[in-house]
Parts: sequence; C-alpha cells; structure tokens
Amino acid sequence: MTRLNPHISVDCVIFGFDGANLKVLLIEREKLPEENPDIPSDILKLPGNLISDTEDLDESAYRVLRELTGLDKIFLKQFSVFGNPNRLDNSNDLEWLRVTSELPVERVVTIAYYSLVKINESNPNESLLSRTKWIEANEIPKLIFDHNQIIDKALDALRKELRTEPIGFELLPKKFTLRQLQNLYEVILGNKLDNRNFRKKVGKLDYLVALPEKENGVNHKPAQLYKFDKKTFYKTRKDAGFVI
Amino acid sequence: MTRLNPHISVDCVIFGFDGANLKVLLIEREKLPEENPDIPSDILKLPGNLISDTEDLDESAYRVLRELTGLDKIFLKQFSVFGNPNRLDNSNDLEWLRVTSELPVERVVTIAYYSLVKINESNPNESLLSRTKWIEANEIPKLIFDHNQIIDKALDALRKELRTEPIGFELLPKKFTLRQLQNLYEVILGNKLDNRNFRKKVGKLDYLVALPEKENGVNHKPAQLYKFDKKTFYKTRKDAGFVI
DNA sequence: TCAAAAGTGTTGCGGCTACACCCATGC
DNA sequence: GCATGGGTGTAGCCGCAACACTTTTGA
Repeated sequence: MTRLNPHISVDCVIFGFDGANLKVLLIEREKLPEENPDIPSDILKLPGNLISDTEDLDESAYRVLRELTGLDKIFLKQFSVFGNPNRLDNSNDLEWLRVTSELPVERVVTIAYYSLVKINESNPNESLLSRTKWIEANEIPKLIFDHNQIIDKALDALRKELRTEPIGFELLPKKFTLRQLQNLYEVILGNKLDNRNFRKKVGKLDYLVALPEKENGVNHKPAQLYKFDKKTFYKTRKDAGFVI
Repeated sequence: MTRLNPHISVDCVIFGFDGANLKVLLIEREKLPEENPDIPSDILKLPGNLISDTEDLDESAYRVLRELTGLDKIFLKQFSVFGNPNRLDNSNDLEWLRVTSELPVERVVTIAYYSLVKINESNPNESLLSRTKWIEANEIPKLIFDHNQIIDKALDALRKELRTEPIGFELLPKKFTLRQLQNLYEVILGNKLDNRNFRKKVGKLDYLVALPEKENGVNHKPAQLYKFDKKTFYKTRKDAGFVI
C-alpha cells in the first residue's frame, strides 16, 4: 500500500499550442458545499498531486499527466520548486484543501514541472473533461495559492529552453507547416520574425525535413509539411547553438 | 522555536575559481565511533541541511552558505531537486545520518542549489575550517549518497547559465585580468578560446571597463585590471544574447 | 475573380575565425 | 638577458537583417 506524503507535491504547467496561441491546461477546483452557489465555479488551479511515498518525483508528475491527458511519453521538465512556508495561506483555498485532502494539511513544498503536449493528440480523461480548460497563456485569471507565480516561472523557463533546445516540436503535430513553426517561435518568444529569413534559415537545417505531402482542407495555397528529425539533430548538433 | 522538517533538505554545490581551475567546496563527513579508525576519514559530502519549518527554501540555503563561508550576498541558484525514494540507501551513509541527525530518518527530498563565491574573499567558519576542502571540479571522489550526481547536474546547469547570464563575474575578484576571465570561460565551458579574438570581443563590451590600475607582484608584464559594470550590462542588454 | 496565405533573392554590414610577433616586467 | 605572459591587426567568409512581389488554392 502506498501512502501519500503530505509534505511534498508536484504541480504541472501543461502547455499546448493550437497553431496560433500558447495555452495552459487548468482544472476547475471543486466548489465547497458552504460556498455561495451563485459565485460561478471558475476557480482554477494547476493539475497536481501529493506524491506517494514510494514514487520518484518524475513518476509522480507523469502519473498526473497520464491521468489528465491520456498521453504517454510526454515532454516533462522539472523547472523549479515552490516552498515558501506561507504559500498555502489563503483562507478560501486552504479550506478547500482541508476538505478535499484526507490528510492533515501541513507545509507543502511543491516541485514544479512544465510539460509540452501536442494539443490535438491529447485525449483528456472523460471524468475530468468537463472540469479542464485550455486557457491562453497571456490570459490566465487569478488561480489558487501561488499557481499564477508557478505559471509565470514556467513561461520564463520555457522561453529560455526554447532558444537552445529543440522542444518546440513537442508542441507541434508530427507533421507541421513552416507557418506553424514560425508562429510558435513568435508567440512564445514574443517577437516577430521575418518570414523570408525564417524560411532561409530553416532550409539550411538538415534536421527539418520536407515531407512529400501538403496540408489540405485549407482555402488557400496548401503548405508543404515538414517533420523534425531527432536523430539528425542530435548527431550533428554543435555545442552551444540556437536551434532556430 | 523552529523545528527541523525531516522530509526536506537543501544541498549546496559551492563553486570557486582560483584563476586557473574550477573548484567545489566539500565537507568531511564525521567518522562514526564504530568505524575503523584506520580508514582515512576522507568521506566527503556537500554542505547541506534539513530545512527548518518556518524557513523559506532560499533562506535555508543562504543559512548553510553563511555559516560555511562567512560571506553574505552570495550568488545562489536553485537548479534541481533530488527525490528518488532510494537516494539515501547506502548502509554506511544511512547509518551516519541516523547517528548525527536527531530525528527519525525518513525519505528526504533535497532541493539542490549551486552557489558561486569569490574564493579569495571567503573566510570559512573556524570550527568547520579543518573539515572543508576545495576540490577540483573534475577530480571529485566518490561522495556520500547521490552527491556526485548532484554535482554533475550542477555543472551542467552552471555551463548552460554561463553562456547567457553574466554569472562568471561572481567567481572572479572584483578586479580581474582578461586572462583570468578567459581562463574561467575556457575551464568551465571546456574549450580553448583564441586570445586575440577574445580580447577584441571583450573590448567592444561597454560593461567590461578597464580600471586605471594594473596587477602587481607578477614576474612578467603586469596586466590591465577590469571590472564588470552590472548597471551598464542590464541597461543595454539585448534579449537573447550570449554574455561573452 | 477574390481572398488568403505560400513561397521566393539580393544586397550590405557586421561578426567570427585564423593566424604571428613585439612588449614590459621581475629575477 | 632571459623567461613569462601581456597585448596587438588584417583578411576572408558567413550569417543576419531589410525589403516586395508572384503563386496557388478554395469558395
């Protein structure tokens, strides 16, 4: 039997990209019986859990993700820890935690992960579906506890990592257009890129390979599809380069 | 009264640079009474502590550092967490922990920090002095628990950070020569730099300012001293650039 | 035929690399 | 005067930024 460890939790900032915008998967906190039912139940939080006592931290985060998205092999990165002794001090949120958790609530240090999922391949757990929402990363409302702060830091970490590691592809479908790729970099890094220069640069990268296939179902000239060739990337990678 | 939290610790990888080599500050683990006194007592570990219950994580790490180096304002960065449920499973090390800690030993998740100190300004606590050692970063012996793994990851984090953040200066004295700076980058990143090109590049950086002063006490042409001008750096910093 | 996005080349500038010798100092 | 590291300039190449129009498709 595995006991929950009441001192340590994991929280996951799950990022998704719909081709134009960066989104974060959030969960509606259950409403407490004594809370005013007129208040809309839109109090959101990050997915997360107390860890179990026999479980490695990464495993615990994977568990959260699998249960939520139905996906296996997901990109997952531990990026920070939040352990301020007062981080749970908000009377409403704390009350909720007391009611839903079956353990006495003590100081909880949370290990924060961010995760990158292919939004169109994810397949949320039925029972949770009605309570999960993809929210645009720059329109996150006030969340419980310090979860806003966790997302802010996750975004910083994501931006930093995106410059030097090939993680953008984790957010794109296996076959993607250069426009999607460019949008992704623009929206995450927050600066416009020159389309011609972007394509020139990408054209020189041997790990971005054009497929003998075009997109379809669009009412304009269909774009060439590309894939990211991981093997080639890691074989030819130079030490400190930017990915794109 | 502040209790120790027996579930969460901080460990610090303290880096120092002596002008030529990167070093790590380690502590000799106390010998147990029943251990063979003929075995040299050179079992080393990272400085670290269980956190106290009312203390923020960063505070806790600062406390460890202050006690150890006598320095205040030190560069400190939380870079990872180690929480494998079996990470403390080495019978000798575990026995030591049982004896020295006054608490029942349970699973401990450790928050790992690395820290950068000006080695010549540090002034270790007298009572600890005899038990601390600066060890070259590429000659670390087998340490207790998973501390080797923690150092490996700290080195990775340091290398990554050094490329994009101006943290090298935390390891140098306030006034330093370009040779010291170049050595620092070479030894940490592990590649030789062309001296002329290095100086040309540095010459263009307005946040590296030459002082009206030269080094002295050397038996060769004394080198110009420089300082790092933080304000200028952050005022003129571009988004994603490399520092040097 | 129109709307919408795909796709395409050139030029100038600045930064990067490669490379070898004289200089100032302490002993 | 010798040993030791300090300090300097040039040339070729490559990557980066700036910039506007034609093409292909679905409706």
